[in-house]
Amino acid sequence: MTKVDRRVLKSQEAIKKAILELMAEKNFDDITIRDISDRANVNRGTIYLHYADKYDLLDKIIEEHINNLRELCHSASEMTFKDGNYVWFEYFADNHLFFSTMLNTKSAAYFRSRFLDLVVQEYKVEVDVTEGKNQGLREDVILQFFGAAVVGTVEWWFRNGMPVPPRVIAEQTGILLDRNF
Amino acid sequence: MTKVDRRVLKSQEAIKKAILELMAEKNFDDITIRDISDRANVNRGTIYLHYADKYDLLDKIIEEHINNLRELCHSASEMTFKDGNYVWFEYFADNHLFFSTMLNTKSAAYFRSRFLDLVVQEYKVEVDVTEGKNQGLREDVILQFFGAAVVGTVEWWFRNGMPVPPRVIAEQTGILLDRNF
DNA sequence: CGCGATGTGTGGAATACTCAACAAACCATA
DNA sequence: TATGGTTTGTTGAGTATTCCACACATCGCG
Repeated sequence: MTKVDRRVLKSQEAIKKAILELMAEKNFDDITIRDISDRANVNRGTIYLHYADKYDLLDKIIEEHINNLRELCHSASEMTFKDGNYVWFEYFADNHLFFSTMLNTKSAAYFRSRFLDLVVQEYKVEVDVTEGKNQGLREDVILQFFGAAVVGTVEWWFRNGMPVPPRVIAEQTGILLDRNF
Repeated sequence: MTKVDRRVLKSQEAIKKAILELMAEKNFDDITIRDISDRANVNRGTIYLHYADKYDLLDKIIEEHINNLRELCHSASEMTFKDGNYVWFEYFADNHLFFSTMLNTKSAAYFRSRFLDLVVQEYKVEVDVTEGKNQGLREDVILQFFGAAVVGTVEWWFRNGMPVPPRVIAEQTGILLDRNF
């Protein structure tokens, strides 16, 4: 983890913020590189210094958030669902520009599936079908079921402008998960 | 007016914003160059590329705003006081970070006097003591009187968090000035 | 007094960014 | 089909910024 030059951090931050803002305003296909560089107040060439094209740019942004979420998951692995969820929803709220545009724009199905994959993957260690309340059920069914539930809830939360504070929604989804795992 | 490199604009903007924010938080004497560079997210050395020290930095900021105000004055020279004031108060509102910290912090007496000088100077062409309602009065008295009135009103406006929209305060001070010049 | 800790101003080498220009691809319209 | 306008991705030279290091000043404290 070698130190990254402050200039690249600032440039990349500006560029990422710019494309997310633009995606909230118009269709991804209609966004040009110049749009992004103008919004980010950066030379057009600077974007190509860091990203191959706008698709690569979006990919990298998604990748970064998925990784951060996974990281949060693991650092909170010994928490209850309630507290673990809280960490996630706080992250959602901190990065609401990303998540709300990603989950509102219909062209972002790719992120939705990446997100679902992550949830399923991280829940896998939690579910036990050999004993307890889920004995006899299929693991993959349970995972898809509650994975979709969580992702859908997050979607709803952003589509409606985060009508409930993170603390509350984390608690309630935590209760529902604890009850079933 | 040759094109200025986008990088210097961004750096200077960040630096100026940083020092004003810090002045709103603590005493000017307690602000270090590192404080400013941290807040502005620029290297400490970058500040020295543009300014000799923090005093020079503040001077340059003041100078810039005084010049902008003077410019606004002249481009609006044929307006009534009401409309001319509106242009000013809009500029105040756009740059409220600067003006409110400059007029609130007690250490900024220097700006206040620069500001007053500007007002007096710009009003000089408006006042006429050879005829009309001000016949027989001393020009310098009138100028100081209404100069102080305007500056004081602006101070009050910022000290109270701009309780009135620019349009309104511009109108009312405009009426008071029109009545007396 | 001595002495860390902190702030200041300057220097040089590395490098990220800017700017302007270019050819190629694309796309709408005549 | 031709054509003008726009976007794209790349290049090269110039420059602003970064980063690190240094010497020096200041200051509170034992």
